[in-house]
Parts: sequence; structure tokens; C-alpha cells
Amino acid sequence: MSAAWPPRGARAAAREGEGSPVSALPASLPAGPSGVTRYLQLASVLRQRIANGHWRVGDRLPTVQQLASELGVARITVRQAYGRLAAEGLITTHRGRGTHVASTAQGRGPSPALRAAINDPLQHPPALSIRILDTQRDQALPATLHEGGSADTQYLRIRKLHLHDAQPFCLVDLYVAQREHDRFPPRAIEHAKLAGLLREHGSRPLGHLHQTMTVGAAERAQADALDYPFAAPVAHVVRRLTDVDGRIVYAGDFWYRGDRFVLDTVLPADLLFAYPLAVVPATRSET
Amino acid sequence: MSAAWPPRGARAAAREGEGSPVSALPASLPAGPSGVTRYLQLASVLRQRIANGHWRVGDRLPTVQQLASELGVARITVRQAYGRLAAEGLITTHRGRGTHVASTAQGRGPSPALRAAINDPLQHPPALSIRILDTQRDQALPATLHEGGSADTQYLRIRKLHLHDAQPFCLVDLYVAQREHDRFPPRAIEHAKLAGLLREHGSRPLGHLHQTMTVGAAERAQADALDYPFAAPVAHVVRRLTDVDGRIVYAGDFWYRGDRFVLDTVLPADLLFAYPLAVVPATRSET
DNA sequence: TATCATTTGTACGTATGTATT
DNA sequence: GAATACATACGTACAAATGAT
Repeated sequence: MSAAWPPRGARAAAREGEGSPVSALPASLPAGPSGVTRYLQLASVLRQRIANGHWRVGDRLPTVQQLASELGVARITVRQAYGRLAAEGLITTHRGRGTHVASTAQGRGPSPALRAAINDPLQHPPALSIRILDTQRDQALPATLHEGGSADTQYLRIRKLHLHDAQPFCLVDLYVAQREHDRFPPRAIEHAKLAGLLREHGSRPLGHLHQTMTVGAAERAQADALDYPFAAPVAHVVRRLTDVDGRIVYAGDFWYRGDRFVLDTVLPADLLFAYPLAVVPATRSET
Repeated sequence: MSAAWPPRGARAAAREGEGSPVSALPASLPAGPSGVTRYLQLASVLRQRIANGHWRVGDRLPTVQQLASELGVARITVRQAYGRLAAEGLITTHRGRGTHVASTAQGRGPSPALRAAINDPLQHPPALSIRILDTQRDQALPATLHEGGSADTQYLRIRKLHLHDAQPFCLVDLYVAQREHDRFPPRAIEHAKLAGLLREHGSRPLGHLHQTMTVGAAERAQADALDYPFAAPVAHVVRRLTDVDGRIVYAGDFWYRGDRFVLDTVLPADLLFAYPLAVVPATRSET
């Protein structure tokens, strides 16, 4: 969806020489066709290194001069990127002393609890809360969600936000077969995951869960809802759950903040060779 | 100097006025320096309206004048946003006739062949080629790849680039147990996938394939190798394959260009409820 | 205390892309 | 389409704070 990132003729000396300045960025495109300013691009890479533990709290970051010559950008560009991160509280800068990591804003990647909340189709951990943004009855299933099953006639459309420890991490736009939803206890969709509700209260046994995962840049609506920078990396998952007859009982789009997303999968080797119908993702619930 | 990060005037008007040609877009776009150009943010809002079906193929979009005065932006800004979408093939503009939706662009993205090349651990399609960048013998397995199995003593480290139709889409940095690799035919790693080689020539039956997927912004090394813009979205997959004894026979990091990545998974419902050890991704090889 | 190299902060001039009128 | 204003980004230079000599 988020249309091809402009494949600008990016190419540069790809050496990893320590200390040797690597001439770099196309050096002529200020904002470039990407439309995202250079200091913001730099900021998101630095933010990522702090989030994934490459730099830890207290570590000293490269000097402005080092980064500038390594990347082939002006010092003011690095300064703006650092300024952005400082405004977010991630780093501190002091004259003569350098730039240091002040906080990680969240440990080294998503916590095990959040990983389980994302990967386990049934479990609804206490820290997970669901904020329903909007519901509409009597909707038809969009054509893009038909694939892989036959559509029912009427769906309930639900737009909702998933939060973990009160922090939004996933924006959802999904369709549940109305006849199935009407069998649920009231307000159940706020406190349980749909796969569990359909297994518990559905009219027919379930068949398959299809997932298609892509990555992209946050569009406006997603950025606003997730409290996340525009154009920052996001994961997009399309999920479709069918019953044994191949009828789609629910299908929808899930957008995850890039810094709060991990997909875990495990594939036993015997399934691996039974391709195509093979790989097996999974997350251990705890530890 | 620079403004606070997330809390831009976030508010997403979310009404769904059916039939009224001119929709209520967010009343205004964020003011002040956001680091992202205005016309791109506007393009993002419009792109989503098309993607989620608010405007369908053939529908007429508001005139430049209408949009400009509604949003309080200059006409040229709207023109640039329309130009962007036109370049993506989403809309067409004709003098005197207006601007219309040409496509929802939903089908775009990686071809089925590329999807299979990414998702099938065994298949090596003709269009796929492997460029070995570097190999080093007698390496120890890095600590970050230990998890989920016991490490062997000596590994062959391979850095390589995967191309599809001569276009790079994946950068790989992986470790193969040396004693297993030395059983392979010469240069086999350039023409077959490792899982297949290990199944064919390995000393022990295979156990499990673990995959951990995250998203992020392209670092310089990845951007250069993949011929992709710095800080553009990438998928990062860590794969670990063990034999039946739990020994890691290969493990490595895979970085995919965001615009050339799709992960497909299928989970039979009975496995779904055997959590944790459950979900099943898969891609049909053809069609 | 004084000096020095390092590093962040500020400033000026210029060029380009963006956005408004 | 033209004129204007602004933010980004480059290069350069200098001031101020820090830590070590």
C-alpha cells in the first residue's frame, strides 16, 4: 500500500571503516523526493538504536562531528536530529562533555507480556486494554478482505485501539460476521480477543487463521491514533479467520507501531517440508 | 528550537458521510515545522481515504479549490498532493473534468514469485539469485543468536545479498555450523537455500525453525546494500534452525526492503488452540 | 593556575525546496 | 505564474563549557 518508496539513486561507498569518513548521502537532495527531512530520518535511526539496546542508558553517542562526517551531512543536520531526541527526553547534551543516552523510554524491545499480547490469538493479558473507537452495523466485507474464504452478507465493522500499560500499540479496523457477533455477551469485545469469543460462542467450528504481514510508513490517521511520528515505520497485518466451511467470520487490518511490534513464529521441521501449508509462528506466553 | 515530538495537534475527524462528494477531512493539517512536507501529509490523508473505501474507483475527488479552502492551504499544495497520488497511479487528473480515483492499488506489492521466494524455506525460484559478499571460517556464534538452542563451536559466517530479477530485496548475515556446511557440494550455497541443503546433506534430522520479525528504519549499511533510501522502513527477521538435538545448525539476521517484503502465514484452528506452539504461516507457491 | 584539545552551542552567508499570497 | 517568506541543509567560523595535562 504505502506506495513504493522513491528509489532515488541512493548509492554510496559502503565501507564500514572505523573512523574513516564514509562519504554518503546523495548530498544534493535536501528533503529529497521522500518529503521527510534529513534530520528526521537520522533521528528515527538513532531512536531505533536506543530502543533496541545498541546504545544503553549512560552510553555516549558519537560526536556531532563524527556522525556528520560518517554520514556525509552537515553538522547542523546532526544537531537537529539530536535536538529532536533531546526534546523527546531520550538523550542529553552538554558542552564539552558530549551527548549521552538519558532514557530508553522502554526496555530493550517490547516486553514479553506485549509480545504475548501481539502473538497469542487467545490470551488477553491484564495490561492489555481495548478502546472501541467506532462500530457500524450491516456492513459489507470489502473486496480486499475477501481473499481466502467466502464472505458472509452482513458484518459489524469495528475500529478500535489496543493499548498495553495504557500505551497504544495497535490500530485495528475489522469486520466480524454479524450473526456471530450477536451471540457474544454484551461488551465482550472490549475484554476478550475475537478468536476466543468465536471459539466459545460461535455457531460453527473454526477453520484457519490467515495472516499477511507487510511493513510501511505510518499514514496520518495511524500516526495520530498511535501517538507516533508521521512516516515512521509500522507493521501492517491483515488477518482473516474462517470457519470449517470456509466462511470468513472475521477479517481486518491491524497497524502496529514499529517500536512495539514483534512477531514470533516456530516451525517444526516436519511441517516445514509440507510446504505450502507450513511455517508455524508462536510465542512462549511467559518468561 | 524544535517543537515537541508527538503531540502535534492530533485529532482525526472520522466521519463517514456517504454520498456527500466533499468529505470532511481533518479540519486542518498540523502547523509549524513537522519535518514532513505539507503536501505529503495531505497526500497521506487522501491515500487512506482511497484505501479504506471512502472514495471508490471512478469517484470524483474535491476540486483543488475546494480542498484548499477547506483545509486552509494554498492551491499549489493540493496540486502537489494530487500530483503525488497521480504519480503513484491512484488518481488521474484531466483539465475541465476533475480528479478521479483510478485504482485502489491494493494489489500492488511483491509479486507471487517474490512472495514465495521469501516465505518458502526450500524453494529456490529461477528469478532468485544469491550474491555472496563475504565468508569467514571458524567464527563463534554471537550471543544474540544463541537463544532457543545450544551453540556449536565453529560456524561459517556468510554475508550475502538476495536478488529477485536482479533487484536486491534482502541482506543476510548468517552463521552455519561449519561441520554441516563442509558436507555440502561446492558452491551449493549460491544456488540452494540452506534449509534444503541441511535437510539433504546434514548429519542429523532437523528440529525447529524459529523466526522473530520486527520492523525498523534502514541503517546506512542496509540502505546501501539494498539500494534503498536511508531510514526507509525495513523488515528484520532473525531465523534460527535447530536439529532434533536442539543444536543450532544455522542462525542469522535477514533485512528486507519494506517495499519488497510480505510474510504469509496460515494457522489451522486446532493448532491455534494449542498455544504456545501454534500459529502456521504459509504461502501458496503459485497463483 | 594556566594551557590545550575536545565538544557542544551560536552565528553568518548561501542555495534550494516548500508554501503563502 | 510571480513575488515573498520560511525551513532545511550546506560550509565555515567562533564562543563557551568540559576534562586532562
